[in-house]
Amino acid sequence: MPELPEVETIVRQLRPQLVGRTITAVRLGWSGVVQRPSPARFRAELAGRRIVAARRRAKYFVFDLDDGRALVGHLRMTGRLAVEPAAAPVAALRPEWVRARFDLDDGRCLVFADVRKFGRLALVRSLDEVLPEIGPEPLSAAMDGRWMAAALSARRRLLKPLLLDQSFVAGLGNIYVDEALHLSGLHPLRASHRISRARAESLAQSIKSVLQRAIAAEGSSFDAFYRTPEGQPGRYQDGFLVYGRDGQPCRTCGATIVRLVVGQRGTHVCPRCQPRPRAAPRERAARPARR
DNA sequence: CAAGACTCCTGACGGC
DNA sequence: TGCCGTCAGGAGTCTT
Repeated sequence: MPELPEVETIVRQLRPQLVGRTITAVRLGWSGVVQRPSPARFRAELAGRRIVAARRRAKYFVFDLDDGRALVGHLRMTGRLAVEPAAAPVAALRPEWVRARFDLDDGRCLVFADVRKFGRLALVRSLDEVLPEIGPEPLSAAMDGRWMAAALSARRRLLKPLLLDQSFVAGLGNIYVDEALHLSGLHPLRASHRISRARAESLAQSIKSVLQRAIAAEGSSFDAFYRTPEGQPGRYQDGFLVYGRDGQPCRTCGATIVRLVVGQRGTHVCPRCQPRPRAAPRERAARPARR
């Protein structure tokens, strides 16, 4: 669920509420949520720490602490974060889904809830301890058309799975990849190394555009899971061009949006705006001239 | 190196 | 009504 725009929204909303606050106690609803160190050390060593900054890297949220360490976490599919007054819990955060609760020195608490238990929290000295290899931030100046053209041709991968690969570019998930591909008129099954420089540049721009718009709309919500820390749904789902719109007319050309599966992920494309590649590149190479 | 299968969980939904 | 199979925004691991 939460991709870059959702995590960015969450961090932005939490920042003013968390920075400067001291964690007075940690309560774990499910100790499996702690990735490292041990749950006991996690609880003990976070108590008394002051939060000095709140930021995002890829889809991770990072709360920097006054001892140089950081509380890091990933929401995966259904994780949620909210700061709530001790007396008035956020309605949607059902108590049985609360995996960790951080009491703050102002009487409120930071709550981490997660239905499916995929989300994780960690207390680390360096992000390297828990973050795998992660590619450039798509909204950075470094990720421009030139970078994209070079990076795509350096790999031989199907386009969509490559964009979902966090070691390639940071923060993209299933929704925004589908949206960005449509904006650039690229089919998800295209081979990365066969994409023209012009299309690659367009793709870089589409990714930035989609993410910026989604952040401006505070993310996307289409079920009960993603809500901002303030409890509000995002609004970007109203602007989806293809995601979840199979069977409906393309907003660009009117053709019917179709759903297919690419890399085990539901994938949405406009068959007219995003023409399918002629054949799998490897098939062609293996069997030259047919017929 | 690339790609697919499988796994971690729980809840919602459709079909019978 | 109720049971069961299927599927879901992520991502790591293992196999082919």
